[in-house]
Formats: sequence, C-alpha cells, structure tokens
Amino acid sequence: MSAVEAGPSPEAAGVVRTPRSARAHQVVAAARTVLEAEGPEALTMRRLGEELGIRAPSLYKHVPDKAAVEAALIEEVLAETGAVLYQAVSRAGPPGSRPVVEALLAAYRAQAVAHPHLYRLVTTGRLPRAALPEGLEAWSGAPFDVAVGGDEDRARALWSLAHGMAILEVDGRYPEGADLDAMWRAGAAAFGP
Amino acid sequence: MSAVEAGPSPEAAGVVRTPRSARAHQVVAAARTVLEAEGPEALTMRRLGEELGIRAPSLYKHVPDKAAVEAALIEEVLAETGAVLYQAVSRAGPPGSRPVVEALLAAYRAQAVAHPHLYRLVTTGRLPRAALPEGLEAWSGAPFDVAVGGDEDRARALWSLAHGMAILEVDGRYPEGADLDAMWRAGAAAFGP
DNA sequence: GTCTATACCCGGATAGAC
DNA sequence: GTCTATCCGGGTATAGAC
Repeated sequence: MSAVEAGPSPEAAGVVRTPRSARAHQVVAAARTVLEAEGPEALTMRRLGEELGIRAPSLYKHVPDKAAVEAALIEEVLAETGAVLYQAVSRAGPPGSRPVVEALLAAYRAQAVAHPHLYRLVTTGRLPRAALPEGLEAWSGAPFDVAVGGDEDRARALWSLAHGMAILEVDGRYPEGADLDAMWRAGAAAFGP
Repeated sequence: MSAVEAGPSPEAAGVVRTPRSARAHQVVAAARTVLEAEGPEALTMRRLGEELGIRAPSLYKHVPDKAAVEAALIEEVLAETGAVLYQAVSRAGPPGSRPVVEALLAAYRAQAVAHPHLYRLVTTGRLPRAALPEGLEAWSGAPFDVAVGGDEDRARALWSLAHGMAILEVDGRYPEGADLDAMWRAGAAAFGP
C-alpha cells in the first residue's frame, strides 16, 4: 500500500486517474445514469447501447467489457466520495476530536443514501483493484485516519462501522420502527473521545 | 417486529420454521454444498440437478424457483448463527459487560470467516422477508441486545460494526498488511463499557 | 407424481461485412 | 465505427412419457 495522505483531490495526492477516450467517457456516463435511476438489473450492455443510439456489440470498440465500465464508475465514485469526506473532516474541528467523527459519519451516510446503487457498486464484493489507479482506494479512505487522529486500527474499525450502518440502512435491513438517527449517534458516541 | 428474545433455538422462542418435503430438503442441502464449496456462480439450477442426478427442470416439481432455494438456505443459516451467537453471549459474563461484547464479536467473526459464501448470501442485498419465518430475523440478532445490556440503538450500532468488519474482511477489502486482529480489538474497545 | 426433452428469453461477448 | 449474425450459458415454462 502506497502512502497517500488525505486531501481535496486524488490528483493533489499524486494519484493518476485512468485516461479514457471521449466515447468511452460517454459510455461510463450512460452507465451511471442508468444504474442510479434503475438499479443494477437495468445495467446491461444492450441498454447502454440504446442510451447512446448504437447496438450493444459496437460498445466493445470503445470499452473492453462490462467489468471495465463498472471499474471506471467505481473510480469516479471513489474520487468523489474521498473529496466529500475530506471536506467534511477538514471543516469540523481538530483531528481526533468528537465533532470530526460526527461530521465524517454524517457525510458518509449522506453519500450512501443519496446514491444507493452507486454505493453498493463500490462497496459490495471484491474490488477490481487491478483496474483502479494506484493509491486511489487508500486516498479515499484517508479521512478516517484523520478523524480518529492517526490510529490505523481504530480508523479501520470506524470505517467498518460507517460501512456497516450505511449498507444495512441502504439495504433496508433494520426493523420497521428503528430510530436510525439515534443509531448513528450511538455509533459516533462509541468512537468519539 | 414481534418481540422475540434471545435463546438457544428459534423454536424455543416461538419461531415456526418452514416445513419442507424430504426432496426439497435435499435440494437445499445440495445448494449449500455447492455454494460453500464453489461460490455463487456455481449455484445454478442445472448444477443442483446434476448434484441430485436429475435434470434441472425436474427441480421445479420440488421447489418453486431458485429464489426459494436461497431463501431456505438463508433460513437455515440465520437459525444456526443465532444459536452460535447466543451460546457465545450466554457463557461470557453478565449482559452488558466488556467480555460479552468481545465474545460476541469473536463468535460473529468466526462464523463469517468459516463460511464466507453463506455469510454473503445471508447479509448482502435485500432480505427475502416474505419467505422467512416470522420472528427469525429478530431472534438471530437478539444476542446483540444482550451484549450491550438492552439499549436498542447501541445494539444496532454494534451489529453494524460487526457486519462491517466481517464483510470487509471476507471481501478482502482491507489493505495488504492490515492487522485485523487489532482492528477487531479496537472495535470491541469502542463498545466495551 | 416424477421425470425428460424441448424451447424461449435474456444477457455477455465475438466474428466478420460494410 | 457501426452493423448483423451468432454463440454460450443460465432461469424457467410447457408438453408429454412413464
């Protein structure tokens, strides 16, 4: 794992984004639109072709395969999420403080709930690391290090808590009447100093 | 959500398990074997037919569809996991104590790591609640209530932390050199009194 | 009541013509 | 760069043999 520090953008941290042709970019944009609006079942190559006014096989001139489209989407979302989390953390107070933990969790939850299908795509199953820019994954998670004041193990535990609450909320796993705001507060309290 | 209390078995808590024909039971057993050994891509109706020495279409005389097979598997695993977690919690010390939290997390992690494909099946995506016995889901999670001494919000946060750490570990999401034992300890410390 | 054969639909992907 | 034709694999409905 390369040493990447939290910051406002991946590029500022020395992470090199994957270059893509204009047409490939359109494919990825279409994929994002379809996935966000209609979910993963709708994300088919035929559907992406439709969206761009061409036949599905033609897509393969611009993009290697479906997995590559998804990887590109994951790259976009990791970069955006990392930036949002960094913003939240850098405004809330000194590293390691309770307000920072609260701000980080609030921002994390908001991202997940606002884009549930994207959130699942990025966080579920194995990550296609080979297709992602070196260092991007670590950079996007760096705000958690800031929030806990540097302890790696605690940072990973806090990230795990955030992901657990986010994915279970997005997947509708909590019981009907559960007070999710109160649960997120309890989570912040457990990691607040 | 019906009021279900933690206990050694779902039946003891008044949860009624779904009845199934002997042949249907064999189908579910085969599904478990295939899924555990080879993962979700291998879990196809044709493959289950092979396993039982019949053609795939014949399976539909015993089982409504593939989703029902998965739901039956989920039911089995929820019952088993709930029992294991109850065991762990009931031996470790008084409800709400730090040793109980540690024992619960250790048992939870062990279950997930021992059966990663089953763990993903049960915890990923939406739960097919309509196909599950009333109360089973709540019963299987009740040990978390015991572990935190009754606070619902804290119990849900602890469950979320456990799931977050378990799924990220099983999915290989932590960086190469991460000390996962230390992370789980940090998680327990956050929720230990 | 149990199984088989057949067939349909869908989705990913390739080959080769224009 | 786009097309058409085509293959493959997976879920599953139907018809009918025994």
